Amino acid sequence: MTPEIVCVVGPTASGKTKMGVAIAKAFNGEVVSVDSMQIYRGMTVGTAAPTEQEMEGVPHHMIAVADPDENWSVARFVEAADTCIQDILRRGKLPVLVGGTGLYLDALVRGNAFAAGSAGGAIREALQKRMEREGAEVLLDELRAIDPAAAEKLHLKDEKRILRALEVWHETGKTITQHNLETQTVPDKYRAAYIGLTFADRDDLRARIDRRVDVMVQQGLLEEVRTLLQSGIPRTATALQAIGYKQFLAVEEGRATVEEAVEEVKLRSRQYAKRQLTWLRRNHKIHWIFWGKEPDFQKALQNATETLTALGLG
RNA sequence: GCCUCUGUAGCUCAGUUGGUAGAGCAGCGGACUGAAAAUCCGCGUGUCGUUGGUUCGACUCCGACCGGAGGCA
Repeated sequence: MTPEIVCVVGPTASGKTKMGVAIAKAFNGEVVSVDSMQIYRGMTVGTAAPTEQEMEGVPHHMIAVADPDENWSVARFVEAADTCIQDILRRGKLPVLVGGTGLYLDALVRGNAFAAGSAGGAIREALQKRMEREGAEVLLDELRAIDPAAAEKLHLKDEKRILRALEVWHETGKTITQHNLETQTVPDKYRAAYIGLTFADRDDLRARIDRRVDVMVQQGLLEEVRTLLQSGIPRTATALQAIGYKQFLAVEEGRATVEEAVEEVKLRSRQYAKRQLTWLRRNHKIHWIFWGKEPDFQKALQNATETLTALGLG
């Protein structure tokens, strides 16, 4: 079965953008960015979103499509991104999903339907207040009464998920366990081929991340944060939780020096990359390409191209 | 040169009257179904500077040496 879409995955700073463009060019495709932060406008530098030049004329979707004060979510992203995929397919081209947000990508490929409820919703707000007043234990006990399986899996400190589990119950009358079971049994929406990029030696990835953060600062990450703040977005906006933005917000507020922020951004990026790898590791469909100390892009592209051709693409 | 302080995990440090050591951060592993660049969980990885000695037994006490900080000259 020939894949309908290609996914280029890997930790941050592993070269996904460049590979995605090259694959799109080789297979008559268009790029769909699958990144929870590149969707926001005015965050090009800090999210390493592809520039006009890096796109090399290949159409890109899902980049800078939201205002930074909009607080998107998985569900909203999947809805919008899937529309793009459908449109690309309809035009007879190959969707090339490029991104580091594992949950978003999986949800997109699987065609996940998310249960109702969202941040800012009345039920969530109410639960959040109760969490603050009554504590997590009360809510976890409550969850245990209606959905013991979910309560069993959640740690007392995982307040976010306790809230969500209760929210799903109150919104839909179904337990989150039941909802998850139902979505798990649905077959994937798309046949996907996966190309994974990473470094054979984690230290090399780290060096690459460090270098990239330095470049971001040179390119004006601090100015980008200032512009965002001047546009009047709330400091609690989801967009400002992005690595880089959060730390340079602290600089703006006088809580940290630029040097401290740079180190923190490098650290958080490194830890983020590790979490991305953990997420990706369980996907055994990924065809991994390992960079050496000096990445050989042509060789990697050839590897990817051959792999995709063997699967029937092209 | 002399005196004082100091040397314990990758880093900062704790270590009780001698019984081969533990915190935070880093790191590593994991989870993840409407905040996911978020959130949460688990794991100590060590010739206790070196070398002699005292002792049944030394990270703990004593000596010497090496490294670091400060003081007096």
